[in-house]
Amino acid sequence: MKKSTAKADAKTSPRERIVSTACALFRSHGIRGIGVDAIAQAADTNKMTLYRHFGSKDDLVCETLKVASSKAAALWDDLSTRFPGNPRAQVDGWVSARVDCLASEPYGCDLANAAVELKESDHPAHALIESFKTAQRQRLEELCREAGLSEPELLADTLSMLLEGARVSRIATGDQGPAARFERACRAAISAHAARVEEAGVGH
Amino acid sequence: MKKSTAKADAKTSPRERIVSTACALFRSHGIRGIGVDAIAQAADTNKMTLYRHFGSKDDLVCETLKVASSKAAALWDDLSTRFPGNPRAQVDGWVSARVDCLASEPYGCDLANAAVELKESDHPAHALIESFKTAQRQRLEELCREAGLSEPELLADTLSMLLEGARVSRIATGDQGPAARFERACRAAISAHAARVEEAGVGH
DNA sequence: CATAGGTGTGACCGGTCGGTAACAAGCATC
DNA sequence: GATGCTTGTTACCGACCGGTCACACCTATG
Repeated sequence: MKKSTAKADAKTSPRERIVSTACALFRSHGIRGIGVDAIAQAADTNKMTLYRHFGSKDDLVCETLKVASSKAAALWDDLSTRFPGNPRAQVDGWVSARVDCLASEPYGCDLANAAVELKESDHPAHALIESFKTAQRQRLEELCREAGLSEPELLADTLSMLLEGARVSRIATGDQGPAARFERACRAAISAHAARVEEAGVGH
Repeated sequence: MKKSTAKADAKTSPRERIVSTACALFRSHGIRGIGVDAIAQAADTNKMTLYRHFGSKDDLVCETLKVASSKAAALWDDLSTRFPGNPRAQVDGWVSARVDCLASEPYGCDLANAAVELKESDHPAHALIESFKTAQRQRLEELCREAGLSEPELLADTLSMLLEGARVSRIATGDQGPAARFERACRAAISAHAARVEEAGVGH
């Protein structure tokens, strides 16, 4: 009678429900802004079950960040299957994919938001966040290098900063702020690094 | 005897002490991570005095954000006095100033951090943050235009995103992450917009 | 000396937080 | 039917939160 908030009906385990619910609530209320009891109730279960699966709230936070990380990994797989053996197309596809994310996800990056929100420097989430962000940047740099773009480290860092900046700009000033020109800024940066290759006689 | 934590001795008023202490503690612990009582004690006063000057914690938050805004305004004044009538030098000076800020302030932008942390969309701080960020971007765009750089809106947004991205990257991955190449990325973007002007036969 | 305004003190309020204990209920397997 | 595992329920704990109260204090001005 009081059971389903359209979540418990499915055969999803309590654990899965807790994680996905926590993801959503951390996003909308902030990690510090929502309590474990509210998460458990929203996931159609209770606090005791939550604590049987996750030793602490911090553990649950880390789990949700791992989920967010794995979703980002799926994006890379999608790129390499859609443009196999064409790294330059993958770079362009990365921009397009990020534009789409930006439009559909106004809340910024879960990992970056957690980094801002969790000030305790020894929080286990920080290690997760750092390794994730570093890996993303590394992968982007390799892609730029494979695509024959000049100064792949600089270009990867530029694109990384543009993306990160676009996401926090969306939070602060909405989609009519600097984020509105994210795509143009990325394309311009990429073409600049492509042009320099041609000038050096390497490319095309 | 127990009075000074090296703060109350000076003739600064309790109000000033509260604001400056709150700025520091919000930065190090997060707005949600520090209580009004702890702020009052760290400012060598008490909670009652705090509430006599600020009606609520939210009011105090807004006040600290206004202080942060005014510090940013001082940076613009400094630029225009150091390079009067030379907008292009001011653009370059903006980059240098931001590089310095980035190196000395590892905690990111107070305003942006507050925007991430405060999820209640009706929080009075959000209006402050939006108007501040919009004004910063606007001023940068005007400067780029005066400097004769092409597509000043795109360049201003690019620089804004690079700055914002560099600041959150510093939080997530330290000063060896993408933020390490913030200056090079900015200079490259600026010179690209300068080059296009020359190509069009306008400049120099 | 009297007054008044800003300040300090400590207790208090209701609420929420993360986390735990004890016990009942469901459910599959043997 | 008995076993054991996962779940649900309720109450509880100590701590902290934002915010208020009543009252004492200090100091400057009249």
